[in-house]
Amino acid sequence: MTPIFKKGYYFYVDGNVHIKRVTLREVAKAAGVSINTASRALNDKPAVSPYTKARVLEAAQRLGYRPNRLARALRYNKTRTLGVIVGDIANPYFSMLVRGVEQTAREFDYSVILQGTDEDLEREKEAIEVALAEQVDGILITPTQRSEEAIRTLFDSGTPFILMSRHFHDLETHYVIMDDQRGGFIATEHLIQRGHERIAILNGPIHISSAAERYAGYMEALQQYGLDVDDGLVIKGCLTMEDGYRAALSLIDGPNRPTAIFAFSDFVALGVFRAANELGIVIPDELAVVGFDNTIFGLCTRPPLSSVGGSPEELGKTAARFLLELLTGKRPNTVTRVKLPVYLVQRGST
Amino acid sequence: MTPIFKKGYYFYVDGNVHIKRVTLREVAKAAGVSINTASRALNDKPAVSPYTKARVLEAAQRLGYRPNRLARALRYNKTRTLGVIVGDIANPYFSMLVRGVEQTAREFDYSVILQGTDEDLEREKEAIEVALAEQVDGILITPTQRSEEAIRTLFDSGTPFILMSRHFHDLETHYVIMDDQRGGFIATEHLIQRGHERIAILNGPIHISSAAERYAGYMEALQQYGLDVDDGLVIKGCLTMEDGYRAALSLIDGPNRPTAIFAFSDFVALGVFRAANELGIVIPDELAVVGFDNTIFGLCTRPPLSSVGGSPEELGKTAARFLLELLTGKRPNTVTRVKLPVYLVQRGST
DNA sequence: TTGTATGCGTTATCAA
DNA sequence: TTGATAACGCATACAA
Repeated sequence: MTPIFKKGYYFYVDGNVHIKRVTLREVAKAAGVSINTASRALNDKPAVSPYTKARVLEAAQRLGYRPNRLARALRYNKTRTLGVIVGDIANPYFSMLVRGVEQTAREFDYSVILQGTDEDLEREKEAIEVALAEQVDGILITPTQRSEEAIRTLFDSGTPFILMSRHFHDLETHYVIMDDQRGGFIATEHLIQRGHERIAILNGPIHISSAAERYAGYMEALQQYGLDVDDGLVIKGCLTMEDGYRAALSLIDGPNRPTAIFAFSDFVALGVFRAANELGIVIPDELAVVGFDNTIFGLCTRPPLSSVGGSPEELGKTAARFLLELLTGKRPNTVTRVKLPVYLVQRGST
Repeated sequence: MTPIFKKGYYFYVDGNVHIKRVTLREVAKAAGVSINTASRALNDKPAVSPYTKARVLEAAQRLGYRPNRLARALRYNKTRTLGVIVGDIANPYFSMLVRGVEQTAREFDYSVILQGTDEDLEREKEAIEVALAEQVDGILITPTQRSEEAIRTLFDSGTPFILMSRHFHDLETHYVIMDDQRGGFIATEHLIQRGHERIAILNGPIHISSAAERYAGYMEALQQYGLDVDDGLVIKGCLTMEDGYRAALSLIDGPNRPTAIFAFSDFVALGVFRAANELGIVIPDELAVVGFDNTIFGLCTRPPLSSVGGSPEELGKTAARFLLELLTGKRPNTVTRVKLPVYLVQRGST
């Protein structure tokens, strides 16, 4: 072992930063008591005299003692940490979701380890492995759904988890999702009632349950109102603004232009606005647009964006609360399947 | 100790979920070797026969062994975890920043513990305490700057940290920021060159360095071009779209309306667009707008938003990389102060 | 009321 | 090549 030397701010050992931290042992020594007396004093346990307690607390304060959550976690076999795995951290939908999760976790005094998958199966598997290796107490995940494999691994690990926003039909797991089919239906119905007959859907990747179900709702509405289905108006795989932009460009330039677009998300809808702006298409006169998620971004387009709501932040909070209740035994351990209601918010874009 | 019982999916002990995890000891027993032979085999250490190694690996595979990062962290006094503390997780600027951080951390095989402060000092202090208690190896933070107190505590802890996007004048810390003064200058200069003389600034809270410096740049440009300063055109405290919306409403309705607005961020600028839309103000004819950060959201407004760039994702990546290099001794431990260049992207809004 | 001893899962030292 | 043992920081059963 090479000797410890100081170099600028930090201590380095073998070229690695070494942080000197105050331990319980040092506090105990400083207060002149045993290590466990110190432990009891700091944790408000009974059987410690006021005088001793005061001395310990003073010493802890003076030395800047901070309990090591790691050691505690190892002792309790509990980390008070949640693994959170989402598709894309920078996507407004997910960042609002994460915000809700983090807020609720904090209320329960839990930490959040965040990972993004970019909707890639390998990344998803890695993220799950990392979360499990970190010994998280529970996992909240929006599965890529490219395969059930990753989630089966997660299931087999025995670590409690809840799916967010998406679910599997043939896998019995906890989940919190939106009522996507209903959402697809009311968005499409609204467009039909506004007089549209050529309604395109810029859908997400169809292996994702929310996309599949919104598509089902879309089809349901078309059928119910006796409209023909045109496969040329069904676009799949849109997740980002860029995706929406490209898809809208090709639709508008295409042979049979739609008069209305139902977008997978407000984010995708923003891409539609961008395309319409560039091509000089007037919304809603020449093209009506409905988004999904009712995010605040829909308020700043011109005209403002009609959207199917549903607050992602609320979904995150709900999922986190359910998971934490599950972890603390406050929630009966039957399968929790929650479908949050959706509603249509009409604004200028339709 | 009440007995362990199964209830639905998980094991519960004393009403708490108990996850059964495979330990090294069990792998060793299954392979018929000692615990440290197993450890050496799994970690590709020398001095272990091929035959033994194969047996251990097989056992680990079969039992589904996953190394416990916690125990390893305790042993090494290193968690391979970064604490990331930002103002608002759902703010597009921060979510892109976090995306960059997470990506770089992953490349270094580090995890990220994310916390938001909502720009509140108490929350910031708590977040720092939590990160330190989690024994993170380093911290990336956008300080609220409501006081130096929190950062001083962080400094005293000895845990390496880098400020992102903001910095203190009288605190010598590592930081990675944008060239905010230059950004403020070129945004204002651009508006002046477009013929504007009544230029409002919807600035962030002035205790935040980026806001203070953009303001300095704004003033510098006004002075350089011989324009008068009107305090009524200087609005402070705008961070969200909602803030931008309200400020823009009051400015437009006010006694001496500006002909141009320089917004603290694209996010704030979106609020300006919302206000303009509602009031029927035509951008850029009646009101020119420049944002900051050059996010993709500026592409979907009508007209598209001119903005001062600077990629937040790149800033996050840079800060994370510097911190990780610092932690691994790959970077000399002198104070790292980085000012990322900015440039103006002109679009339809000016 | 206080202290001693043990274990959580892992890795490192050292002896066999 | 392998194994017994100690240590990381903390909490607790148990003894004093």
